Amino acid sequence: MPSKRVTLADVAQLAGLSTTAASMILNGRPDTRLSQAAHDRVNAAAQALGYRPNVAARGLRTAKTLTIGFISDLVATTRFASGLIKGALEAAESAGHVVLVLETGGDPEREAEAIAAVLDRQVDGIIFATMRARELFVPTIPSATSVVMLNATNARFPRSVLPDEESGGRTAVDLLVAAGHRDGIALIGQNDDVERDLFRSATVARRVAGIRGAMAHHGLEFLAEESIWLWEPDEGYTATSELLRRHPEVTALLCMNDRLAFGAYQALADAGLSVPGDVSVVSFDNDELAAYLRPGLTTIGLPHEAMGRRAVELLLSGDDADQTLVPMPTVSRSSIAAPRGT
Amino acid sequence: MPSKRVTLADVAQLAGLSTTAASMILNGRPDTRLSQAAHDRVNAAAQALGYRPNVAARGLRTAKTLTIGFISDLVATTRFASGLIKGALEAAESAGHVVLVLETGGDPEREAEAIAAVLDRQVDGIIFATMRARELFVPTIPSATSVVMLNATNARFPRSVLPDEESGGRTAVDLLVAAGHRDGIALIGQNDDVERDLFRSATVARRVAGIRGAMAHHGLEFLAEESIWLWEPDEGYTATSELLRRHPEVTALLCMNDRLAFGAYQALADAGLSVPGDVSVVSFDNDELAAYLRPGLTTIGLPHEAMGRRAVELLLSGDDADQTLVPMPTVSRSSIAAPRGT
DNA sequence: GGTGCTTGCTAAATGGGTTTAGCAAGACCA
DNA sequence: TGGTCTTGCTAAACCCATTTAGCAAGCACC
Repeated sequence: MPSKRVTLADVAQLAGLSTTAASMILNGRPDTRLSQAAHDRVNAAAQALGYRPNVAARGLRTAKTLTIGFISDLVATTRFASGLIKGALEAAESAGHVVLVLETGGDPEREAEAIAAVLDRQVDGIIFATMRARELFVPTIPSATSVVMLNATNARFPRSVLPDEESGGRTAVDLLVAAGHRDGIALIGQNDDVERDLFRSATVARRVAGIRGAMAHHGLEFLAEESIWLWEPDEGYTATSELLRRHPEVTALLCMNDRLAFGAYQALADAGLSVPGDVSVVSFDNDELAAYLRPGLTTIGLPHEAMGRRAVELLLSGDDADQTLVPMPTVSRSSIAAPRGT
Repeated sequence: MPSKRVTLADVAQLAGLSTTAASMILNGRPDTRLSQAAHDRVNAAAQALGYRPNVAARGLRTAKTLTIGFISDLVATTRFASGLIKGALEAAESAGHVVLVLETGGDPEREAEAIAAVLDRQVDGIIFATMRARELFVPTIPSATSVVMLNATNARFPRSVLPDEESGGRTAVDLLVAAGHRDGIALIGQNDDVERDLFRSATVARRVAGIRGAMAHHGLEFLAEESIWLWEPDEGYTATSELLRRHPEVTALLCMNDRLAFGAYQALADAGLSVPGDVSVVSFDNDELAAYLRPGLTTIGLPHEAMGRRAVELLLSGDDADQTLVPMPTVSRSSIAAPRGT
């Protein structure tokens, strides 16, 4: 086992040339006047020794480390983040980069420390990912360092990648309307009269805007709107049960996320109603859950991986497109049908 | 904005000392004979300038980068990995380290490339995580680099962290037996007569061993064993429906994972049976799913985060405990009760 | 024979730190 | 007075690459 790493000096020595020559040849510098023979000898030597440059050493000189810092508030807690990371990892890999992943839990102190930690390691750029768009406290970052906000925004860093919630919202409504639903649609999870929340923030606001825009465009109004603070199955169950009591004529449920829809499924089953025969359901996120439900839940997916990929591409490309909106895919399963009696 | 980073030379200059002195003082070298005054001046200068050492530069000399490579076959595809990563991130953070996360998709070529990539960056150690224990192809790694296998094993690297599946398996059986179940227990997902699989591998084999050991210990036999190749809800649904037809006297279901249990719930509901009134259910993994089900599913959890943490601790501690088994937590919800008529 | 231009290559500086070897001044000792 | 220690500090080498500046040889040309 070769316990010592092969260095450029080793390559140069084997090729009978200086490290300068070896460096220039291996980096393919164009204007050099080194002979073809020199090129051949160096390449052969590098090949023979299995030479790989020490990135840290190179970075010291070039200030390029082929490394990206990915700082997020939550990694595993939500299913959201891992998709972002996966996408980022893929894009980074195809660009020959590598990703330093840090988690801060949203704590400003840990955030500051995380930024310092990646800066200490000379990363080429930083991606800040959050679960909810918010003004992230970001300590002074050398202006040379490029930054992309992922599923987040920040006044100082205009480059950001977000899901195209508005058209996602429109699509959900369009799906129901196309199936023939008009006056029997209920919204589960949102009621503008009641809610003014910061927590759900920018992206959810856009989702709602898309939904309302599409309803208005079709000249429709919701049969009912159930405000729900916490978008979890239990809450979806309760709200839907309540809704069914008050509005048995409902024909379709537009749920703000899949977990609410899961609760709605249970409430519908308890009420002896079938999906989609009696009631159609559509929701958002494309949680793992959505595929497990019977019948499969049609949902407007959050394009996590695509967003992660896009963020890295943006970071490395260096062009400064302000906001990138990534389209939300429609995942069609079997939870939408024409309303009864049509 | 200070566009240039503060270097050790800056600190030394401000303190009126050499970089040597500054370095020694900031690193708290014990045997040095520098005066108290010198210590004070350097510390004050470092503080005033907000000095942080360049890790890459330091690593060049010391071969320590405070960075760990985390190479896994799958990051986002399974819910498994993100817990491992989160745990690893936490433990790394408290040890002042940072984690380079790479994904290989299980492709040997990408694996080799990933290893090279982290080695190029002089990581202090590497954690290999896989979803299924297997012999991982690992190209020559400098013997100095320490390696820990996470949820995996490898002949060349004895240090590994695994869930304690065997006692987890025992616990699941004990839970049912303690509730009073004896002859009405069915196993969903596994049948030794039928299965000899490599894919599910070592850890699942241990889970099964624990289950069978506990059954034998209590002098019991399964009412039935449903072999299932793919542990997904649909398959669980089918197998359970089938089981109910053949063995209506079943009192408890021991499912190999939560997704199977989810399918079983649906089959039980379709058959008009209630959980846990008519049939008790227990399973493994503590999927996010398990909390959403009604009633909540009692399950033996996979201790992802603890495993990730343990792997990092092992890596950094340097002691060579062979295999670390991390206990699987019992997550008690409401799916187990005494059998009917007791 | 001197000047200038290529061609082919290398010495040395650089990046930011750590570490080894050793210097200078004062104290102690005989 | 000279030798040895101790104290307090620094010069310089080193880690591994990149990059700048420039050398030496060969050739052309007047």
